[in-house]
Amino acid sequence: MSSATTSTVIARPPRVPPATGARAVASANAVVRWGEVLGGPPPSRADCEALDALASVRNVAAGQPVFAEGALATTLVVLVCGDVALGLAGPGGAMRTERLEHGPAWLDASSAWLGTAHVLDAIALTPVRVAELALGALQGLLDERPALGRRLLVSLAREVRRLTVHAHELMHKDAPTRLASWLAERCLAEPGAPNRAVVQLAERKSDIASQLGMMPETMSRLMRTLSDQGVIEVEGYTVRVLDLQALRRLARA
Amino acid sequence: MSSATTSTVIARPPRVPPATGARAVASANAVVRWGEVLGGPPPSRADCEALDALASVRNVAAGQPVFAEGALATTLVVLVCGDVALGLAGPGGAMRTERLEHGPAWLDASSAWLGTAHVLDAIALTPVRVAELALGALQGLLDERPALGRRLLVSLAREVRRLTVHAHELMHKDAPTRLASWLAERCLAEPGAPNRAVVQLAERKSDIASQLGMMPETMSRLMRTLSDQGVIEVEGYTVRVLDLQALRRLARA
DNA sequence: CGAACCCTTGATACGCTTCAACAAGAGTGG
DNA sequence: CCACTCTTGTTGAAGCGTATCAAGGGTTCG
Repeated sequence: MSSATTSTVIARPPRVPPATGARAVASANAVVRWGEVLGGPPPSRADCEALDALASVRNVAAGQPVFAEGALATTLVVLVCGDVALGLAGPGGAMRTERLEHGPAWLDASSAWLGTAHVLDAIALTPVRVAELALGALQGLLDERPALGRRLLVSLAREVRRLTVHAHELMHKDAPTRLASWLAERCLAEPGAPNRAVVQLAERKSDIASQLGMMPETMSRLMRTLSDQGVIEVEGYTVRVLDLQALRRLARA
Repeated sequence: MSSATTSTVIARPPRVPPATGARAVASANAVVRWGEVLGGPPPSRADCEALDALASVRNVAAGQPVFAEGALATTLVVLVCGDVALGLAGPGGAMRTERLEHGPAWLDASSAWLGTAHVLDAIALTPVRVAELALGALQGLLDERPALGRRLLVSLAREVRRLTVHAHELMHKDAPTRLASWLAERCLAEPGAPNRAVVQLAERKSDIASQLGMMPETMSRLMRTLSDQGVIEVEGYTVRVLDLQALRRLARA
């Protein structure tokens, strides 16, 4: 219903928070890191080579679509490197981000199995490298290598759990709770101080708000409230958690 | 965090709308109908027998939990017959239904693959028969029968798509739109009248509201609004759609 | 410098929940 | 059979939470 445009530029790509440094190195690396895509224990070298043989790799410029909602999915899509926003593009070219993937990760591992169209639009935020696995060839590979099929099952199971929790939070948690939960989820524990932590925001705050199902204004106010309460301290894209216990308590309710 | 109670009765099971008739027959049938669980084309007879050999079947009385949030999942859980509510049980024994399965269907096909706990509580609404597939044995079976693994992949892919759409609607659609979308989704087309349809509610309205992420009062008001507009006509658990086109329009926005 | 982008803050509107009361139907026991 | 209870659905009034609209400041980039 919205896949009319072919491959036009979606205006200039949005500004992105400063990279964490390690990512520039990753971008230079051309091979697909299947271990990180599949998750769990590192796959065997033979499996990786078999997948590499199947994968058809292409580059997408920043601001360009990787795939569009409504387009028939014939391949499993992997993001090799770069950042991609998944969501539904409105008529004005505006994108409401529902998920943001970066580094090696699945972009759509499910639509192809159903033989249906993609449910979301995917737009590159940075220059991006994408690998695609044709469904037919992949099925043949899975017959030879059952271990790979199991890895794929686990990947989808992870996705199901993520989405189940997400849907639950959207239904039954209010905006402050969702934000606290989101922050608590990506706290990096500090060795010396068990009640403190740091969260580096790798995306624009408005994108985070979009993923949490709230307006950027609302999120800004909630961040202000949290820092007024002394729970966090915000400085640009760095959030210092001053009272991790309190944050977890807010995330629970 | 909430799996303290062992297997206590959750008070009396809630009242359920009148069955559609065909279901009583289904309950008498003891075998697992794998075709309906897996979806798509009917699986081979050999596959079905292999699954039956693996399945450990048990009965659960109405009102009793099938599994609990927080309990380690070691098996894939299939609902053979009966109705089960999936959601999160509050401290007061009250259940906020997030999904309601009936007839042959998966209850949880993902948690076991992750080796983690169930994310939701499952409580039988009617007398229920459940089949469980131990993960270890199933993996052995999948090595022998790759076709089964593919069927499982497709099942999980279907679940991913369902949840993706659901999360999208919760984020970006308001309550009237979600209700219209829900109704339009389960319209049975009437042969003679292309713009009319009938929806038989198989669940309590409050359960439908819960699945749509709104309060029962809100849903009641919205149903009233729709019938005031002449879009639908409500009589108990029967909803007659008088203007299918209008309903679809309301569901889109 | 101006332009574009992003975040923030304030004022206001509105959707939905909450609380409370009531009607209708189903099951129960005298 | 009727009185009684329990459950569900409906309706009303009030309040909270979040979206919306509008404006301003900080930063980056051409």
